[in-house]
Amino acid sequence: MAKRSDVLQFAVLGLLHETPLHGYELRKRLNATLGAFRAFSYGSLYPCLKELLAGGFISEQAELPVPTGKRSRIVYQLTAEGKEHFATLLDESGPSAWDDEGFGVHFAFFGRTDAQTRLRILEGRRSRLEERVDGFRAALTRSRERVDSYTLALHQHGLESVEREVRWLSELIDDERRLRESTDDPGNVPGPRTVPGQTSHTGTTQNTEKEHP
Amino acid sequence: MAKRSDVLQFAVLGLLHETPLHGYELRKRLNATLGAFRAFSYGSLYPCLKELLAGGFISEQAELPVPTGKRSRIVYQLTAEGKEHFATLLDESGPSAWDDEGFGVHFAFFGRTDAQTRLRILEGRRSRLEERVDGFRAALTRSRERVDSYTLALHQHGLESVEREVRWLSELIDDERRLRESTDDPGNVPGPRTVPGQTSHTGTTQNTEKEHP
DNA sequence: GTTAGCATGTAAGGAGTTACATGATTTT
DNA sequence: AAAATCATGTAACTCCTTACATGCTAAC
Repeated sequence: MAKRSDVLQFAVLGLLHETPLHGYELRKRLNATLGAFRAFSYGSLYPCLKELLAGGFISEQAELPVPTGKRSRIVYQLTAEGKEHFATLLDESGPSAWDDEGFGVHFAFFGRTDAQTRLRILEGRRSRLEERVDGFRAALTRSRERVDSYTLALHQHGLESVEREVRWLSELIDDERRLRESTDDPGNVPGPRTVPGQTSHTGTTQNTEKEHP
Repeated sequence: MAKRSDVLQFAVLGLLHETPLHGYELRKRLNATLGAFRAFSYGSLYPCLKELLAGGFISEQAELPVPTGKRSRIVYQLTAEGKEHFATLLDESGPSAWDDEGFGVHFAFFGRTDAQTRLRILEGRRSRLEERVDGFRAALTRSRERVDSYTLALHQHGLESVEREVRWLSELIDDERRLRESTDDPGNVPGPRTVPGQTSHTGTTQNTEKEHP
């Protein structure tokens, strides 16, 4: 019943779904997969693993044939309940999957997400961003002439950024719809060859990190 | 010596530099000016005001001619030390002005920032983002074929987003240089008519808010 | 008459980072 | 021999949000 983040828990379950991993490697993949919009440190990862362990979603297992010397690593893997829980999280298409963080993680695991859920998430995300666009536009017209040109530039920049993201989502949505029409079975995980949409995204992170700077 | 945020303190000082304001109005302007990349609640604003007060950077003054009924408001204004401190903060062009948050606030007050500092901040920000681009590209070529198409799309999207921002900054930098060449005096606050650059920006916030939802 | 906005605050707590502690091993 | 990387953790601390407490006015 612990609360720790959701995003982190979700991501960890998702990565462990592919293959068992130990903490250190997990963190690297975490920041590689979600790196674009989120970074985590050990200070949050290890406690999170403990909670997932306590919740029975993952199990630990000391790696016996220690590779070559090195500190003995603890490998984590999903339990049956863990898989179930992850599947449940994948099916979520509500507001939690539409906000900045939630959308990122959900999208990262779209490869394992049901086609209908994908569409719902993409549409939810888009309408959320459209609200944002409206807000921006209103603020822009309201402030006209009242703010200096730099502030104006910043606002315009922000507006265009969100507009781009809306366009990107629209392309993705179109792709999904086309995919649905051309497929007979009402689709689980078709694994499309190409996802053509290529435009702007949020990208607010502090990446490019060394291990211990 | 209190630490509270920097970003918030900076923004508050900047807004009070224009005109004295009370907390409620301050918060609205805060989220209008910086709204694109940051939002604050009263829970952080009021304590921040207290600290600035304790630090001697602002002074409070009960608004005597209470408008029409309503609760009596407390209007804050900059002290001499406050103005000095703000000027010092404006001159900062180090790493703290290059990261996502720092850059946002600094840019928002570019209208009052010295031309050379503006240039340094823009260039610092750009090179920081260029590092990010390199990291993204490296990660993309490394992972090729190893990740599914959705993850790939997400990463490409992120990469392009940062690339756009780099282009935007380059335009702004060119504008600043042109401005510097065409101006005789080695410039304080020329207040340019138009800042043409218009491309993508970060924009990671949860805006479009009602007061008490 | 009740919802929304104006107005100021506080307490509790969630989410995560930094810095530390520890130690082996590989690379420079 | 120093520095980086592998590897696991904890404690303290920062920063901010949510929810609460309070009460008034304007609009619907």
